[in-house]
Amino acid sequence: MEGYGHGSKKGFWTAQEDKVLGDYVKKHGTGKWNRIPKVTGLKRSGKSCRLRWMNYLSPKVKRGDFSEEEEDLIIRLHNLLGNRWSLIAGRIPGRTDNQVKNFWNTHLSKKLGVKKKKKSKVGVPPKSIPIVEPKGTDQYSSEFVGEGEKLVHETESLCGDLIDFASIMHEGIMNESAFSFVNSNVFDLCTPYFTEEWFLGL
DNA sequence: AAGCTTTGCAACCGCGGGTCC
DNA sequence: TGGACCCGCGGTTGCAAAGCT
Repeated sequence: MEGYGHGSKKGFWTAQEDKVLGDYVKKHGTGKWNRIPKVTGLKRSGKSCRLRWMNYLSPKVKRGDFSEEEEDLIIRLHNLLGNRWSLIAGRIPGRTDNQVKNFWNTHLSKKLGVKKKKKSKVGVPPKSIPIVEPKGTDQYSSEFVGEGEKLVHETESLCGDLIDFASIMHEGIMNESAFSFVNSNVFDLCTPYFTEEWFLGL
């Protein structure tokens, strides 16, 4: 199995090491992390280099405290997905799975009184998922039939700020536009009906 | 002021899955 | 087809800083 290897330095990264890694990625891009120690002479495993870049050095990474909106989103997503930090982080721009995991373990789990449990994968699945089928062939039709029709119309009538809900239901997958909900109540309403498969785009 | 405890977070570890040869 | 390599995930650890006595 892959490990950090013998002879690799461990512990906190120095500014010099960060610079070497940053220069390498600027020049060669990401990927092939195991080549980095060989090419640059860094006394770090490829795995450690990857982690350092992904969680800290990448310009995409947002530093600083989590906003209330981010916190709220994490709680909802965790309720739905469980400890699938990378999936949760993927829905929060600029945040890494490690950041989300740490934030949950140090702040939210205490705040919500959640006890740690082993191998939590998915939150409580919905008891039944309504069948929602588009009425016509138009991709962005807002007409639906089946058990889910009521849900769609109730949701639409209740929330004037629902964006692109029809296309989500039509495609049957959770995509970026699903988080265009301005009013978080919409998310509350919809969450029980989004399955794991939807999130994974299956 | 000093020592102890708690907290927060960066980094490590073990594992599984995907790809390539 | 299976072994080596690479990547990414989730759980855990270790350490510095902050808080408390």
